[in-house]
Formats: sequence, C-alpha cells, structure tokens
Amino acid sequence: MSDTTSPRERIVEAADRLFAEHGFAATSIADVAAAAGLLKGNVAYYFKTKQDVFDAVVLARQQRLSRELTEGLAPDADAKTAIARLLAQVRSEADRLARFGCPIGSLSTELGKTGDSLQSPAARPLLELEDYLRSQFGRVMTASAARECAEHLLALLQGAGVVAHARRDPAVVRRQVDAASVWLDNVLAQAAQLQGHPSRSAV
Amino acid sequence: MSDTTSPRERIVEAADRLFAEHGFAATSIADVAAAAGLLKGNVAYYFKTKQDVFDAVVLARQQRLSRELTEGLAPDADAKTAIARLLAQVRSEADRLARFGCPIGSLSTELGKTGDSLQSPAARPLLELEDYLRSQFGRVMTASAARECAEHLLALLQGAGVVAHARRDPAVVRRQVDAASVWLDNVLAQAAQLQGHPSRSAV
DNA sequence: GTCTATAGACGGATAGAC
DNA sequence: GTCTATCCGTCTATAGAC
Repeated sequence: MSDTTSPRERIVEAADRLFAEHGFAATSIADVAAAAGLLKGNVAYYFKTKQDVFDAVVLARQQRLSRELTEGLAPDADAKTAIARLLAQVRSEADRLARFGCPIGSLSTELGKTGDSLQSPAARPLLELEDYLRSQFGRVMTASAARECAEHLLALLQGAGVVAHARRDPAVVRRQVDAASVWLDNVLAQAAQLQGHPSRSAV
Repeated sequence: MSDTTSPRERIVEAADRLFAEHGFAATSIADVAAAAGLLKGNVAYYFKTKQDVFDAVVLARQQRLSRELTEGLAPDADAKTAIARLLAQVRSEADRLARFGCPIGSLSTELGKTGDSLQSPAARPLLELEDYLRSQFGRVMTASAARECAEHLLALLQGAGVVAHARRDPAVVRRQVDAASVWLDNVLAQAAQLQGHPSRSAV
C-alpha cells in the first residue's frame, strides 16, 4: 500500500476512508496505521492525538469539497449549471452512498452528539456545502429565498443518503437526485419569472 | 431515579435515551445502569450482552413508533390526515431533533457501518416508517407512485434532522416540515386528479 | 432452603497516549 | 514498545420473600 505520497498524507487518506466506511469511534489509530502501511507508533509521530488526525481529515475533506465544487466548471457558468453539476456528482456516487452513507453527513451525525471539540469540526463540511448552495441560489433570487432553497436541497440530499444507506439501495440516491433536478428547474424558472415581477416569495 | 416501573423497563428506557443522546458506541453498560439507578452487574442480570440491550431498545422503539402513528387517529381517517399528523408530530419535536438528531436515523447511520447483527435491526424502525408512509400514499395512488412519495418524504424528513442537528437549529425542521406540507398537498391533489384520468405518472 | 434481585469484583482485551 | 484506562462479559456474594 506504499505510494509515492508522504506518510502524513497517507495517514490522512487512510483515516478519511476508514472514518467514512466504519465511523470515527469504530476506527482505531492502529487501524489507520495499518491501512496506511505503518505502525501505530509512527502515526503518533505525525499526530499526537486521535483528534489531531480527525482535524486533519476534516481539513482535507473541506479542501477536496471546495476543489470538487469548482474544478471543471467554467468560471462564467451560471447557477443552474453549477448546482446541476453537483447533483450529477452526487448521483455518480450512489453506490458508495448506499454502502457507507454520506461521509460528510454521517460524520456530522455521529460526532454531533459528543463534545464541542469534535462536533463543531465534524459539521463544518456540511455547512460549507450549504454555504456554496446558498451562494449559487443567491445569484438568481433573494438572499432569503436562496437560504431556503439551499437548506431544502441539502436536506433532501442528506436524507437520500440516510435512506439509501439504511436500505443499501443506490437507486434511492438516483431517484431523489432526479426529483431534486425537477424541483431545481421549477425553482429557477420561478425565480426567473419573479425577477421581472419582484412581488411574491417562493418556497 | 427509582420509579414504579420494573427494573428491566427502566434499563430499556435509559438505554433508549442514552443511545439517542450520545450514540450507541459512546454509551457503556455502566452508563445505562447509572441512568437506570442500578449497577452494571444488575444490568447483566436482565441482559447478557450489550446487543441484547440494543435489541430491546429497537423493539421498544418500533412499538412506540407504531403506537404514535396510530393513537388518537380516527380509524376512518384519510391518508392526508394521517400523513399530516405525522408531519405535525415531527414538527413538535424540532427542539429535540436539533439537539440530538433523529434517534431513528442517527442510530441507523451509526450502526449501518458495522456488522449485520447491529446494522439490520438499527435500520428497522426507519424502514417501518417508510412502510407506513407507503401504505398511506397507496390508498390514493398507484403502488409505484406511493413508493416514490414515501421515499421522498422520508428522505426529506431525515435530511431535515441531519441539517438541523448539524446547525443546532430547530427552525430547519419546522421549515422543511412546512415545505413537505406544501409538497404533500400538491402530490395528493395531483393524485386525486389522476384518479379521474388514469393516464400519466407523477414524480 | 430456594428463588429472585441487587451489588460488587475480576479477567481478558483493546484503545489511546506518551 | 509500554503504560494506563476503560469496557465488556462473567463470576461471586449479599439480602429479602415465600
């Protein structure tokens, strides 16, 4: 399992995968070390505590999320294109979501019940995703409407992950993403209409 | 903490609450015993293993869920009334959902990554809820459409729990339940229309 | 004396931290 | 590589009811 990447990087990658597949509590430092092709003492050289590993994983996920949200997207792409691309990305990961649930959502759920030192970082990628959605919706509707749309879409996608995971059925993700696409079209069409007639609000 | 209820019942109640508030892995038998006003040795008298406690908790949750879904509901209530009542119940628990997440969903998420002996029971209440929704929708639309509606509504509610928990914001639950109410009205109106013209399918 | 319920202690195993 | 802490599961001891 030894790559050309640095040991520290391999530790973070291994922990990232194990946290997603088995959860945080069920993953020991020894597991991480073994998956990274190291001994546990070596992990301690790079990370003093398990929380330090956790923090590094959260940081890596945030960076990857930011990258995935922007890479391959034309700088002048409109909101609909950007959001539709995100939906397509989620759809393409249906199998993994059905097997392990959403890495971001399940980590937030698991660690949201613990102390503040874990709960807050665990929720960060989720909130960052919501911020991204809000900023995209905000380009074509009021800030208030964008906030509601972002929250609704995020909730639907997270729920799709939960249900797909519970049923071990990737089709759940695909169906809910498709439903979200229909909803997206309606919401954006409504927003475009309201920009000519800025009178009512939409849910 | 000694009530008039039986010790076994107190153990299950305490475990139910602790699993919901702190998760399964983070709850020790000693914690359960203390919350029930007993010592761990006594818990072992009623439940050989932690899994036995877990199974009893899952059973209790299923029974309570069944009871909550039916009690106070007129036997001849229509599908819309039944589903709207469920939505109202979820809405009334917004505060608890924001603090600890959905007990059913978070347990399924946490234990879905473990061995089959835990993962399958953990998901059961969630699937039972989906079955209930499907049966209610099935009274006013085709079985296929009811399956999609049940899945969609369950996903939205579960996602609302995840997001509300991540943000510690009960308003998320209330907003998504309200959005679900609007969606419910539309879907049921569409279904009523299609019963006269049984031609197209709805998403 | 027997049965039930409670209480406490021990052993094996494992994880995290140094 | 070691050390300590914790947890699960088991075993033994105590107390009261019939």
